[in-house]
Amino acid sequence: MSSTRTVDENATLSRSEPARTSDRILDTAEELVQTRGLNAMSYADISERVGITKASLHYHFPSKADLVRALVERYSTRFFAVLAELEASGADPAELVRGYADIYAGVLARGRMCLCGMLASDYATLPTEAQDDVAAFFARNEQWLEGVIREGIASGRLTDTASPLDAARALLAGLEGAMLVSRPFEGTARFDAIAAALLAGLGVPADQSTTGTVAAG
Amino acid sequence: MSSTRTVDENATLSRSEPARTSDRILDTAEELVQTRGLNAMSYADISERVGITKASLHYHFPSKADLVRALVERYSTRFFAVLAELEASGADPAELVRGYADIYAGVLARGRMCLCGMLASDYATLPTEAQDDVAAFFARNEQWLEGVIREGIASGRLTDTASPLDAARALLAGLEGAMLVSRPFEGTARFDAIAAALLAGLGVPADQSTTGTVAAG
DNA sequence: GTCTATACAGCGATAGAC
DNA sequence: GTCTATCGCTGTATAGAC
Repeated sequence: MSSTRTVDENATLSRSEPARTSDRILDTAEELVQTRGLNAMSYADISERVGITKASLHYHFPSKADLVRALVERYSTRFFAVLAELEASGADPAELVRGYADIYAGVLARGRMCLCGMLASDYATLPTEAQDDVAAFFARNEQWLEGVIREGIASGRLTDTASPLDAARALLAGLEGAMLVSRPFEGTARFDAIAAALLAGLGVPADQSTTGTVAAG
Repeated sequence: MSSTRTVDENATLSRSEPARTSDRILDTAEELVQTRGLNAMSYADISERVGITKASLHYHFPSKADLVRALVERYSTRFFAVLAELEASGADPAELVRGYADIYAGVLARGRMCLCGMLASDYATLPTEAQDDVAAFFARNEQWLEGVIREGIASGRLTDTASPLDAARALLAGLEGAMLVSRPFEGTARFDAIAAALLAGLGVPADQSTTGTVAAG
């Protein structure tokens, strides 16, 4: 819809190169965390799927704390790269917030929860550095959304609101919560309805195309 | 504010009775799950805090699956008892949705996540029956909210919206998500701002009193 | 209903050969 | 960079005495 490139696993590698082992490990760990949670994922699970021994995993990521940190950093980097791309596409503010919501829809469509949303639920058990990274991920998302909403209001394309920052926070919370409460139910209908209701509150009309064209893992 | 009784642990017991062991186990397990997550909680953790051995815990709840089921059932029962009480207080629809949001605020003020929100993040690792109970918890919440919103619209006390059910779902998702993304940050300011923004969307003005008078665990 | 003792699988992690 | 082998610990769960 708005973004021209599909951002997915290994998006940073050129197509023909074989994926580096550390990337395949991260891909697998990421999927496991997004679907089952950090504390339900083990080195044995990753080992099985990647096809190397647990000992080899420890060569790439000595401790689980190292692995989680790498996971959040890569996810965060990719996520904001997608946002930058969205912004560079020249879409207007209404399209930007819709594109933003579509990123979440794409993640849920693959049966996953947002990585940082999932880690937020495990927050108390996270290594300190990962805690900071997760908090920073949310704060940065809010700032990005706040800017978009501010611009939308200024140009008369979004509904005026007392606090653009609070509107941004409500949208982020709404989308993360929508993923959380929708996964127990079949399909993405519940999420789509919630996203539409949240966007409608900002003055963004419903999207007529199919959702989830942009995937950010 | 709206509710007259504070609903908390052991609310079902008369004051002078000593808490039954199984209840103390559930209280402890509930706190651990709400703060750390199901897969970060062990029988050893509970044993330590309750002051009985792991073997004794297994007498009351033979398997962890039994314990989770009991946890969700008790939480659900209490939660809807509080909603019934709220409703019986004769508050108008705007006060009801504000009271609803205050329940969540009270949980967060104690440093906890909604039990079912937390379990939703661990959904894939839950025993089947607990999965169903968690899904039912959300569905029932949405239905309750939908009814309140419908009534509020009919009586002109809430902003009219195309789909009261979708508005209810967006509010539930927004509040669950607000708890999720607010816990990494100090205090309840973030949650309060989000809750206010969500309520404002329904036409419920900001609450001037302090939040979190009703606690539902 | 609680205890001691124990079984046994799984966990994250390390040593050292190749 | 990957392997085999193993360590020490923790996980859930059970047997049987009191």
